[in-house]
Amino acid sequence: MTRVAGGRPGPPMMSAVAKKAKSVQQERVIGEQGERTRVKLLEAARQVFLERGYSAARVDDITQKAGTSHGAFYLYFANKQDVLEALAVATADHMYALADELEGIEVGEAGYEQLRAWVERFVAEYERHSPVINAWITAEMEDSRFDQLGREVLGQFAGRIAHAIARGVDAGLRHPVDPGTAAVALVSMLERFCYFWLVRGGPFKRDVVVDTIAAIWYEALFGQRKRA
Amino acid sequence: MTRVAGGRPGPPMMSAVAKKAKSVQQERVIGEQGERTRVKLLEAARQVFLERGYSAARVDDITQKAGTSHGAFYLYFANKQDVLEALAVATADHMYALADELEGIEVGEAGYEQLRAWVERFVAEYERHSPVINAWITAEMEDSRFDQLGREVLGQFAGRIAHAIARGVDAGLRHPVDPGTAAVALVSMLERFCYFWLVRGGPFKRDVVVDTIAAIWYEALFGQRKRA
Amino acid sequence: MTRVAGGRPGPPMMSAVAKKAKSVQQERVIGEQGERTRVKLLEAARQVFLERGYSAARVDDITQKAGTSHGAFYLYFANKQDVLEALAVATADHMYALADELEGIEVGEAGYEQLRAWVERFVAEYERHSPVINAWITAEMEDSRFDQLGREVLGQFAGRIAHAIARGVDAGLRHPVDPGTAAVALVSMLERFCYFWLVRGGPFKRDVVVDTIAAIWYEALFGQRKRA
Amino acid sequence: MTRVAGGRPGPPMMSAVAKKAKSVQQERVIGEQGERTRVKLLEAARQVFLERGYSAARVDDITQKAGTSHGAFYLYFANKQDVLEALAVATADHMYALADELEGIEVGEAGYEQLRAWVERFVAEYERHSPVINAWITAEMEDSRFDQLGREVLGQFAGRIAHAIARGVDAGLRHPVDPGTAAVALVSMLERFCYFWLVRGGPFKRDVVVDTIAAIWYEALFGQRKRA
DNA sequence: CATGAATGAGCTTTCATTCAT
DNA sequence: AATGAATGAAAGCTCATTCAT
Repeated sequence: MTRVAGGRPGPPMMSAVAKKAKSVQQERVIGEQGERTRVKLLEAARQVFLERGYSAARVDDITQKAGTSHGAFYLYFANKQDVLEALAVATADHMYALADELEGIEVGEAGYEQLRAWVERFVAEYERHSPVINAWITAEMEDSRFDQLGREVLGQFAGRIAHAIARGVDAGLRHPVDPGTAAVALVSMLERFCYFWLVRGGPFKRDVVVDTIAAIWYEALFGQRKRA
Repeated sequence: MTRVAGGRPGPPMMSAVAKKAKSVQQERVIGEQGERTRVKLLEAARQVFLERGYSAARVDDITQKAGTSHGAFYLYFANKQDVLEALAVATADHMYALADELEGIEVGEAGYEQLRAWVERFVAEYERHSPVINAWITAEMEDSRFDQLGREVLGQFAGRIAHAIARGVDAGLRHPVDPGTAAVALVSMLERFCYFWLVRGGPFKRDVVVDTIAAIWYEALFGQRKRA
Repeated sequence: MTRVAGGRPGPPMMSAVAKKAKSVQQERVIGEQGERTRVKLLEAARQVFLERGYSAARVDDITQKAGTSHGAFYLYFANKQDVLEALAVATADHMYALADELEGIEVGEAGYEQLRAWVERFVAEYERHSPVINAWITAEMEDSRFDQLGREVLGQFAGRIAHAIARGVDAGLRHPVDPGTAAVALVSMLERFCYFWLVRGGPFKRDVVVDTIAAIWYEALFGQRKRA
Repeated sequence: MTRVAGGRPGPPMMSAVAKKAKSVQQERVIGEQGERTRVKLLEAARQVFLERGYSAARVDDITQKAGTSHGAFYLYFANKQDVLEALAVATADHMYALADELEGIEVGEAGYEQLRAWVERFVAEYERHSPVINAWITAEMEDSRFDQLGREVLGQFAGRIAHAIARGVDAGLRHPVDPGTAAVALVSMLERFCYFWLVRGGPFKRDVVVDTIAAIWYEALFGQRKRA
């Protein structure tokens, strides 16, 4: 299962919006030192979004944490949204890769183990990217470009899962499950649980979490259910 | 199933925080006209939170929508957080009531129908309260008092569900499921799905949603599974 | 000769642009006290534009001179351009009135005296409005809405004058004069001379100025000249 | 009529102000490549002043148009005023030369043709130098050194013209004209007309313009008029 | 009770200028 | 000579909150 089949659907790396935002300060060429500063700022932004949330984050918090001057920020980003977009696009790419790995999970004990491993991977990724994901979700409400990106990612996940569900056994089922709907529900569960757990700090044990979620997913994917 | 068993756990109706916020402006006695204005402001706030999100909402947006003067706002609320708290507390009460109704759901086709009906109720409540819920979630990140309230509500839900799961059949199970964890996972799913669907506007049909979610819940509550 | 025939050509009092700029802070209703503050700000702006020039003028200079807070400015104007526009529109109206008075000047000694009186009036108006006129001219370069307004005013003047020239004797002329071109040239002269004199502070005596300019205008309007 | 009689009046080629500005960066010796870069920057500045006006022009615009690095600018100029001064001084020299050519224009048809030719030359020069002239006029308001230079140039022009007027016929005059005042008025007309026409883009035909202005000048210089 | 004017802190963004390489 | 990264001082603008009427 390579990343060939999936990957980011729409446009390439840098969105049109960010490009336009940049056009005020004309297109700068970034050298080596510049790149280092840019990365420092990105990391700082990630941190600050985690600590204060997206809307409460001030550009000053970011530059301070990055140890640069205030002005430096605007050398590399048009504004707060722009940093977030850079982070979000990178995160989205990880998510697409993750979604691709869902393909090919099968019924049976081996399938369960695959699923379990996948959930584990998701949790790990979520943990790394949670500041971005949450900033992103917050921003979705205020900025339509993030909304779009969010829909793309969700769609990508849901598509893969729905596919898996549809392939599931469909004889002697007990209750009706719609693949598309169930797919979004499962992703919702995963995302939100990780949020309550890893961001908000719920009292859960990693193993138990992974097993429980994998089990619920497994049932939804391959469990006995009524014909819709 | 009355509200006796459950209900708001900790402190009584009006939280300490709100009291304090109020005490800045010395305890005003609100007459009949005043009460009407207060309600107009609350409704307006709910609307504005829906349209612009909590952080982007300005006091001015609220008073404008309410048709009052800017100053009037501060006659009834200490600040934006204070309005949200008033709304959130009301919403929380509905949620507690909802959680109570979960008690007593049983295995079998009748149980499935009960569950289905409950999910339907949840969806309806979410629809009514989504502006508040989302504002609340946003605010949790920036204000610990909402964090606390959120934990209480989530705990209340999860407790009920965990209880139901624990009573479920526990012979011949296939995969391990931890009641406490599963409970939070299921609530997460419900909340988040409703968000993507009702707030963000996903393309789902109400019947299908309710059936699908009820089915997943049913499996998680009563499905065949291994001892944890 | 009343103002009926002339007056502002295009749209009424407040331009579409200013309206749009205002729409952020939603349409406020201004009471009596507000109106007073607004006027204080307008007067202060006029002063500051005179002292520092339009581009160098900061909003803070204006509020300081007006004795208000920084924020008050934005209660009444969207930005610096907006104040200038308010001033410019008022000035433009005076200019239209002035242009109207040009109509009906005739050949002969009486006509010369009319012309002389008119120039005197123009000088007086220029003196009163010079801060605005100069800010306006500066702004034309950076903002097309002022460019438009400027063209309207210039056109209005030039039209009246060209009309007068065209009616002038056209027999036995010495040199070719195109009415439209000459009109703009004469207005240019008047405007610019007043600038060098009243704004820059040239060493001229009022009587002499008025006589000299009136004489040049008179020659251009009614002087002997060749058929074009 | 050589440039001997006229030429720049006061101090020699490089003004005291520019010297001082330069002395911040210790007197650098500029080689051949350096000279080329300096010229590129000057040309670029001229362009940018034309396109955006003086106050809105940023150093970055200039270096970008010149194709140099941002830092290079400060190798050759102390700041924006400094570039403008370099351009303005060069322009002023052209203007002095132009003023010199006014000397010796006589009454009669031949004189008119001389005048016409001179106006044509003025227009051509204005066209070439308009970016500088306008930047200069803008800067006069904010920087007294340009004010001084401006007075010098205007004085030079006006002096020549006043001289010519004074020599004009002074018998049987119709209206009073003061030579000094008229001179400034005529220059004002010329400058401002060219501005409205060539910078702002008025709808005039070159031939007509030259004829009309020459005619008005001619009348003012040699026309019938009353003793002052 | 209600109003709307006034305030000023807080953030954002821009750009001239300096400096290390 | 040239480069482009970094800096920080201005401005600009917004909005929660207070106050006089």
